Amino acid sequence: MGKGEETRAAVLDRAVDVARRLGLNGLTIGSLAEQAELSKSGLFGHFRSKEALQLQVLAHARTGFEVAVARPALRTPRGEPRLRKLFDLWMDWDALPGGCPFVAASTEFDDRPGAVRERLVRDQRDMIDMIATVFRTGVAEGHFRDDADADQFAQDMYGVILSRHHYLRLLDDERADQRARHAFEALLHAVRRIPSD
Amino acid sequence: MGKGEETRAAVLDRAVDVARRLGLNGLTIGSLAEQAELSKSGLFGHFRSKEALQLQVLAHARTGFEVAVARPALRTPRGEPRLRKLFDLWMDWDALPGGCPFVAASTEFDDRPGAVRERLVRDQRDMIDMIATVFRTGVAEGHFRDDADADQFAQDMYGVILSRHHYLRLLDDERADQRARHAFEALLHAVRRIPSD
DNA sequence: CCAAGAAGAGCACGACCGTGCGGAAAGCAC
DNA sequence: GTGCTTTCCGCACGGTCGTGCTCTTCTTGG
Repeated sequence: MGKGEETRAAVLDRAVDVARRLGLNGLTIGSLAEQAELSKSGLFGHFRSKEALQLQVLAHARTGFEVAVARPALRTPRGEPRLRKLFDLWMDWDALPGGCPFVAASTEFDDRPGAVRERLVRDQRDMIDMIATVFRTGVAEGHFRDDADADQFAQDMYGVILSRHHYLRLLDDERADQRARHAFEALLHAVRRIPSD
Repeated sequence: MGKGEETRAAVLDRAVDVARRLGLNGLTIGSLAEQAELSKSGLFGHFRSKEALQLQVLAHARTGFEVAVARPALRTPRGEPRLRKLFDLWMDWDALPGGCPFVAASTEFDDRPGAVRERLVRDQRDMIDMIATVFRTGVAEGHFRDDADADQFAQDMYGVILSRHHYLRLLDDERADQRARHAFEALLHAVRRIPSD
């Protein structure tokens, strides 16, 4: 890895941190340069426009998600264990300082057409589709009822994550975690093969 | 109502629209003045700072929520009917162009301390507490199990609203509504007095 | 209808934004 | 170690931001 790639990666690390807290618009070139201890133009040279920077921040964040959430989950046994692991890791990922950067970016760009929005839609769709896919393998394993709707489950589970995100970050409610886990258990209970208890 | 109040209200109407789409930061004085057909300084005179403008936008949006959601819901018979009405109206409110302005503002300000954030926390807490309160009257009416946790229900229901918000606005998924209603029915089913079926 | 006061326009300010250029300094291949 | 290439800085630009001043125009109470 040449010098260029090295500093670019370091800058992107900082940039994702900022994007978590302030979003992709709050991410300004001047302040980012300051944090990275580079001159504004020095930093700018690595990305040829602000939009390109935002796109690379998204790509970098996506890689982080894959490393911290997706891949470890997929290394867990198929079915319910994998789904649980996915949920747990996702919660951890969203509990990093600033929260999930995709959540912040989503509300920022849901009404701003352009390349950033398109990229964001793709990433979010992939992330959410992953829930549905993992759920379907759970059906195939016989853990979940085979008349259960995987897309319904994905939307429900993402709702649990999102409300916990808001409760935790805006309302500072320390019981948010516990309630989110309770809600997830209820979702699982509703789709289990042989509902007991 | 004097002339001042009149134009200020008109400006705030436009401002809430903008805040729905672009958030409270995307809301810029110059562009707002343009839309309101006022000079920048003419508009600025009504609010003595940008922060004051943002606070008044929040207050205006809250009034809108009360008129469109809270009050009509409270005019509906207590218990499950009222809770259903609350959910339906909330969904309509969030389906207005740009979506619920509080959702946009929440992710923007969850990491920006200050008066705006504090006001936002108060408003959001009130809105969500309303769910719990309506739910509790449903328990008192005998519609819901009296061992059901109202705060848990509130967080769950808000999650349904939030995930629908994302699916609808970012992902353009037209089945989001249907799934949200299905999820709400499932929530109701789980807390009903005598679980049947 | 007239005067006091409010509402709004015009203009300017310092700060920061994203962006570009030219030169210095560092990294790197041979 | 020399020479080319990449990396980075200094500086400047046009534009927009929030804010404040002064001055004109309108509204409104008596």
